[in-house]
Formats: sequence, C-alpha cells, structure tokens
Amino acid sequence: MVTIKDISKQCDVSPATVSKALNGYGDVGKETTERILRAAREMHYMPNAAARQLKTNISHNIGVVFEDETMSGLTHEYFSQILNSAKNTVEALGYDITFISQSIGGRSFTEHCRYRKCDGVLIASVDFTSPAVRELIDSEFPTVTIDYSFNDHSCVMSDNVNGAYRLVHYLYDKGHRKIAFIHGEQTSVTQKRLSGFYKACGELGIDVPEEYVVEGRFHDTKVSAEATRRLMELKNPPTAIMYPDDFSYIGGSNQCERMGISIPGDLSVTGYDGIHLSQVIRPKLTTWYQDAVRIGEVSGRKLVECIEHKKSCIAEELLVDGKLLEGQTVRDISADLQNPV
Amino acid sequence: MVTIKDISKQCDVSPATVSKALNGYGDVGKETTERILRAAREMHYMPNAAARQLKTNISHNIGVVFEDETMSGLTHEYFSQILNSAKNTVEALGYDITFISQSIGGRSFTEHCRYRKCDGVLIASVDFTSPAVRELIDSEFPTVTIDYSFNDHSCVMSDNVNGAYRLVHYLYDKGHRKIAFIHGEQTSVTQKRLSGFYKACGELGIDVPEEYVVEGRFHDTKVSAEATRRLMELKNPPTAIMYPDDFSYIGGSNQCERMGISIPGDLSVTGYDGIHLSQVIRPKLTTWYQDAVRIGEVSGRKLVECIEHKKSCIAEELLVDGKLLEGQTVRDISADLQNPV
DNA sequence: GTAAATAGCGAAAACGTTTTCAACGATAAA
DNA sequence: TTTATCGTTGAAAACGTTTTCGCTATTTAC
Repeated sequence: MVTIKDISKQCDVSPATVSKALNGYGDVGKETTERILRAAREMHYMPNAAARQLKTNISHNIGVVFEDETMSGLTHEYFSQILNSAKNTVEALGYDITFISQSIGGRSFTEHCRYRKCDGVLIASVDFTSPAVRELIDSEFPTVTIDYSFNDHSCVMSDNVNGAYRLVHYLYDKGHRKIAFIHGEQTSVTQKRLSGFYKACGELGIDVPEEYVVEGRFHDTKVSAEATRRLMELKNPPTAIMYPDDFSYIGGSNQCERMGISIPGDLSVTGYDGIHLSQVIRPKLTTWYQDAVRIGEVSGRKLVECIEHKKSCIAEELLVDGKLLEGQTVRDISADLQNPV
Repeated sequence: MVTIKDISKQCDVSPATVSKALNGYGDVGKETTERILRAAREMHYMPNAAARQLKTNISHNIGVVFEDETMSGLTHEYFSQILNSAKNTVEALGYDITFISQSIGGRSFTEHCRYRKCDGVLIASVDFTSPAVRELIDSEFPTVTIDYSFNDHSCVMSDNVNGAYRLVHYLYDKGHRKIAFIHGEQTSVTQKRLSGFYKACGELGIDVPEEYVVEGRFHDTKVSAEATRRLMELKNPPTAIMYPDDFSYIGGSNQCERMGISIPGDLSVTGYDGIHLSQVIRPKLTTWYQDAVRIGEVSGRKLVECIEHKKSCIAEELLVDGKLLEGQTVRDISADLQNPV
C-alpha cells in the first residue's frame, strides 16, 4: 500500500506538505501541489481511512439502524428504497454506510456506534419506543429518524396527515360517503393518518361510525383479510376501505374474492405506499405514493448537515410530499347518490 | 472516551499489559487479568476500532457490493433477505458490513474496499461481467459471490439446475407435456435453470418445441406479459408456463386475464423464488423456494472462513437446497391424457 | 533603507492500539 | 551454589495520518 511517506519521498518534500496538498490547505505552493497530486494519482495513492480517523476522530461513516428481528426492515420495499436512496445521497457527500445492530454480546446500538465511531446515525424501521433506541437518541451522536419524531431531534416523514386526508377527499369526490379505515399499529404514523382521516371527514361532513375505524397491522395480509371480513359483514357495510399499506390490500382483496365481493364493482379500496407491486397488479391499485427516494435523500442530507455543522444545525421535522396514484380500485358512484339503494 | 491508558492507570499496570489481558494473551497473571477486565467493564471501555485497525491491518469489516443503478438489488426481496441474513451471520462472528459502491469520483469497487480496508467482500446482485467486478475478483480481497461463479473463487448458489428440474417433474406428474419456459436474461443462473429444464424434459421424453423456450427478463412484468401473449397465441400453445421469478408471474397473470385465460383452469403456471408475496396472493403460486436465509448464512460463513484462514480455505461452489412450494396454480390434467382434445 | 507581513515548507507530536523484546524475580534443575 | 527455565510485566516502536508551530526567504509597507 502506498502511503503519504512514499509520495513525500518521490516528490522530495515532507509528509506534512503532502498531507496539506492532498487536503487542499492554501498553505502550499502551486507548483508543489500539482507535483504532489500528480504523483499521488500515478502511484494510485489511497488514504488510509483508519489512520485518518484515528487522528481526526472523523470516520466518514454513517450508521444505519434497521429492524433486526422480524427482518421486516430490509425486506420492506418502502424502507429498502429509503435506505438505498439515503445511501446514494451520503455516498455522494463522502460518507459510507455501516449497519448498526445490537449484537448478541449485549452491545447496544450506542456502543456499536461508538466502536465504529459513526459520525451520525440514521434510524429507521425499528421499535422507537425501546430503551436501546432511547439511549441512542440521548447519546452524543447526531441522529435523524424516519417516520418517528423525537423532541429536539431531526426527523423525516412523509406527510401522513395529508396522505390520509387526500385519500378521503378523493373517495368523497367519487361519491363515497361510507368510508372505512383499516389502520396500522398505534404508532405516530398511524396517528397522523388518523388525524388526516378525521379532519377530512369532518370537513366534508362525513359521518364515521365507530366500527368503520379498525386497527390492523402494517404489512399483514391475514389481519387485513380478517378486518375486511368484519367490515363487510356489518349491517351497514362501507362502500370504500382504506388499507394501511399496499401489501395489506392483498389480504383484503383475497377476502373479497372469498366473499364474492368485486373490486371495484361492489367495494372501492385504496392502499398506501405506492410500491412497485401496487402498479403491476390488476386491477391497478389506487394508492398514496410515499416518495421513498426523496425521503432517503432528505434524511441523508439532513444528517450530513447535522454532522458537519453540529452547531448551526437545528432540529426540525421535515415533511416529504407524496401523491395520489390513481388506479382502478375506486369506482365512481356519484351517480348513485341521487337515487340510493 | 476511555482508553487503554486510562485503564492502565486505574489498575497500576502498563498499557501493554492491559492490551494483552483484554485480548486474552496467556501472557498475563490471573489476578491481574481479572482486575483489568473488571475495570474495563466498570469504566465502559470500548476499543478504538480505528487504532486497532491501523495497527493490525484488520478492520473486522466486510464490504458488500450491491447493484446501484437500477436499485434492483436492495428492492428485490430475494436479495434483501440474503443480505439481511448474511449481515446477521457475520455480525455474530464479529464483523460489520459496509456498502461498497463505485462512487461518482470514479472510485472503483476495489479502491473503495482498499480505502475502507475491508477484510473481505460479498458480491451479489450486480453485473458480474463488468470490468469493475472483474478487477475486484482479481484483487487481493477474499471474495464470495452469490449466484455467479468465477474460477478459483468461492460462490454460493441456490441449486438452480435442481430447481428447474424439479418443477418440470412436478408439472409432468400433474399430466403436463407441453411445458413452456420463460427464462431470465442470459446469466449463469439462467443457464443452469435451462440445463435443469432440458435435462428433465429429456429424461421424461417431453418434446420441447423451440418456441416454447423464450428469453424474458427477471422481475419484469411487462416482458413476461408479452412473452405470455406470444406463447398463448401459438397454434399449439403450452398447457403450462414456468416463469423466471414470482414477480414476473404477475405480468403473466394479468395477460391471461386480458386474454380470458383462467389460471389454473386453462393454463398452469409456476414461479421461482418463493417470496412472501407469492404465498399471499390468490391463487397461491406454485413456485420453487430459494432459501435466501440459508444462502446468506452460508456465504457469510464462507467469507469469514476465507478471511480468517486465507491459506487453508479452498475455493468452492456451495449449493443451497430449495424446495417446491405447492400452491394452486397448477392443475392436474393427467385425467385428460387418456382422451386428449 | 528597515521593519513587518506573508508565503512556503518541515519537524515533531499526537491519535489509541498491538507486539516485540528485554528484564525481572522466582522457581526448578543440576 | 550455580545455572537454566518459567511466568509476569513494561518500555518502546510502529501503524499512517493531521496539525501546530516555527523557520526561512520573500514580498510589502513605510
């Protein structure tokens, strides 16, 4: 491996000068700088990250916390996309990404980060209420969380209030007045969607029977199928169901088929996420697209900003817009409104 | 941050002794060792990875090469699972994972690995024919590839020959004699599946018209839909189609619906991969399950073995078994065999 | 002309480890 | 008693950087 010392010999200058030239200090002569840079290039010099880190205490390394146990992090397309996008973003800024986990040896997230001297940590798809995450949040590391907000820490979220809000509006425009909402577990994401849901319903004068709002589970087809069954067996079933995510819709769809309910003939539905799958199945799913790529970008950028300007960087909640993907799972029943069954 | 020096002061021994005690050299007295370990624990000592790496030239860090451009790596459930599983495996062995990419600055995979001083590299889901990958393979780094085999390098694959072979046999048992195969791009995986396909057909005396074997694209619903259309418009259409992967099946399924072809009533189909999705859609997909978790495990283990016993570790091709997941997309038409249409 | 500022460079310390080697005292062997 | 052996410890060098500070030579200001 060629080191700074090798270059210094080659160019007949001191190691100090080489280092400075390489790092663009104004401190060294123009001609010398050029000679050094050329030599470095020709000799295929690669800085030794460990040495640099040891000296500067900067690793140019960002930790990423993903859920371990259920594997639901990496396997979830939404989060995979966020991770991938964040990775590309921070890489362009000179940072690498290392997975952080609490290992068997009882090493916590925080300790793992300390061991690897992460410059900052991106936290996504994890149980945010766990003490391990709390410890990390309270630690010395700059953090950015995704889809969950801590006080005094930056956070990137897709605009869940607006997403649910707009879906309701869309359904309303299509003539729906009996709208059910199968939502995810009690998380802050769920709460925002609920608030968007109720806000829209309130504005539009839609009456929401208690039994129309049911708790499901993200990404769980069994639960969504069961919830769908219950809803459709009501004396007064809804004309539209909003699912917590695109994947859950699959369960609902299966259930409808079992019950002889046609989508969108008898029942209109919407998903959430806008993953690839939702756009290739038939009927194409009407859903709310969360801009995962953008979320990854924004969170990566924000984290790097926090790292490099720790002082001036303020904690903030960044909202990323989504958009409605109009598919074929919502029927326009506004004509029926005049003469209801 | 508490260092070895701090501990040495606390325990009234030299830093050298502390280091040795911590690393379990036999070299240091029993009582002293205990004192040191206790102090380390109490003071929350964390070794400085950079310093250690600088000295030992071992980073305990494994690079992972995933496709960048199309994002098809991380977003592909099969590969996500492999990655996740490999991650868990190597973490248990004391290694962390860092993503390796060729960055904008024109840094190649190999240079990136050198910069981070990766102890070894896992290569998956990438264009294996690219010069950048070739360079990495030829470099000083121990590598393990997934689903692609280089000479003199270890490689982990699911048993693609057997997978295709067994699918054909299964279809045959259900009475199918006209079996079409939409396969993926020309990769070594595809070639193995083709060879398994032809082997089974040969053994069973199944005649394979040339037009029954068509090149599609992995994970591409449009292409699979189009290929399905062509096949079903033949004068003599197949009674069964094998798709290159579960996702591609979605495209085929849509096409069949458009053409009024019922699955499995009029056409039997199989997928490949056995991702979550395939088991929750209706009809449930009959498919070949690739044990991604096992593949990740095996490749992680093998890589660490190569790293830690560079000398004695032989390059080998490791096959991981899969299994048939019987769904509802293959109809038993053996009764029809007696009196064909 | 002198004094002061500046540009360009190098010596050396430091970052936190690991590891070699020597030294020491104590014990075993001769 | 002397010598060899062993177990335990420490001094010090090394890994490849970065950065401070001081030095010289040159330029600028007066």
